[in-house]
Amino acid sequence: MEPTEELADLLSPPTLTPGARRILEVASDLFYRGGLHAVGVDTIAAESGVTKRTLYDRFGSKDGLIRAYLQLRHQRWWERMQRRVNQAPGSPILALWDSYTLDAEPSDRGCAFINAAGELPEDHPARDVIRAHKRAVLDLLTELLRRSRGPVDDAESTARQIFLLLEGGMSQRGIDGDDHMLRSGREVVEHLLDLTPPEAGPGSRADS
Amino acid sequence: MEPTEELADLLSPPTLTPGARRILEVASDLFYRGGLHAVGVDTIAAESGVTKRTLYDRFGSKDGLIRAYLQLRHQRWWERMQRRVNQAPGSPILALWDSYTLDAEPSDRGCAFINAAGELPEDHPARDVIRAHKRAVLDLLTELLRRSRGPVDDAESTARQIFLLLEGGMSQRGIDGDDHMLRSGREVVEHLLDLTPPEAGPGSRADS
DNA sequence: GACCAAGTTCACAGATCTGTGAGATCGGAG
DNA sequence: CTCCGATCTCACAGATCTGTGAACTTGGTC
Repeated sequence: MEPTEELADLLSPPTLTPGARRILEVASDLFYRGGLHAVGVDTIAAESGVTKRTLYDRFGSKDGLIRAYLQLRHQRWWERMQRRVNQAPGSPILALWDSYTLDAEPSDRGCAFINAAGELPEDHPARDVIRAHKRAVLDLLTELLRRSRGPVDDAESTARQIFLLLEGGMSQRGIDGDDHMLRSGREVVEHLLDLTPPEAGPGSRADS
Repeated sequence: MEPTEELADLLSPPTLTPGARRILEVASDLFYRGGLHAVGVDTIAAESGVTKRTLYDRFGSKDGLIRAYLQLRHQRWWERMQRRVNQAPGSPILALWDSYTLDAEPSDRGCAFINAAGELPEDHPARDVIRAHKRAVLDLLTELLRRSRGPVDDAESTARQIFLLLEGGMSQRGIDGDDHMLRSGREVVEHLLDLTPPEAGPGSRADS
């Protein structure tokens, strides 16, 4: 369930001083709403009642802060999503899906990771956080599918399909500012999960 | 086939002076590769062998240039894609899909419109270009589906599904820097087009 | 009381950003 | 010849950007 190795990477920096926490909190909000390049460190420092000096003492650079921002963002969302998936009365896949719509901010700018990827150069230190995040989601989807059906199946292929629908929906949410495409995607997934039933269906899907 | 009203919007500014053309050409390259905020007007002007004065005389502001950049980007891609779709020996849907992989730059930063949406505020003058572009793609998909099967069908729903897969694949390409997720999506679409055949059983599909 | 990490103060460096003002140049069209 | 659109020159305004240097304060801990 836990992405074993990668999560160490994705955790926010070890111990976070009170000031650093405030900075990160504010940065997280401003970066998400305004974009990475559009928000300056002066604004972040001022808004979090902290001097720029402290910001640089804690995070080293703006790029370091950006990295921490995405780590925090992942951590927060991942925990909430896990809770939903584990407590889901119905399909855990749909619970995961719904986490995207239920845990969204009112100021909806779509997926923070997609947006960040669009702004950051290829060699930016936060790129691996972005990739690890997406990877974790895809892996979890695969795992959930494997668990909910026969062990030998096209779980990976189906996981990729659902993943793509999800990413498409999120990217479109960032463009439209609303959910309607994401909702469309949910219907597809419902349909998909019906068409490929647990294993109760007609005979065992040993398949070719 | 043509998005009637919107295309007037999406066309690049009426007559483009030689200087303006060079500016737009350079800006298109730099914006796509470097991002919108990360590239300054000084760089664009210098790189296109033109003074900043000319840039502002032609495009009014950086935001105006950004808008023109996306318009050009749409125009270019749209024409190439249309050609592929019309000349496709097999499924026009797959031809559309392949346009995303075949007409990609070597420096692959994913979808210019998704990236732009992630960087621009809600009220930016280029936002409607982004939305119109995505809208045009979705509409074309719907139209192609309607044409290739019985007139009364779930063409809209299927179009949305393919659209989401496409957007997911493109957004992922911007993150991974490669095509493999987009290719995965293509397989899904192939499968999808088989499962929902023209209106007869197996056979009447010319197929790719 | 000494030590230490966290944070403050504040000035400053040096670059880069978007955008403008006013006048000169140059080629083509009437 | 004259007018005009396109472009160039070039200085400059004013803001904003990331990042740093050096010394001071404060609260807790051994």
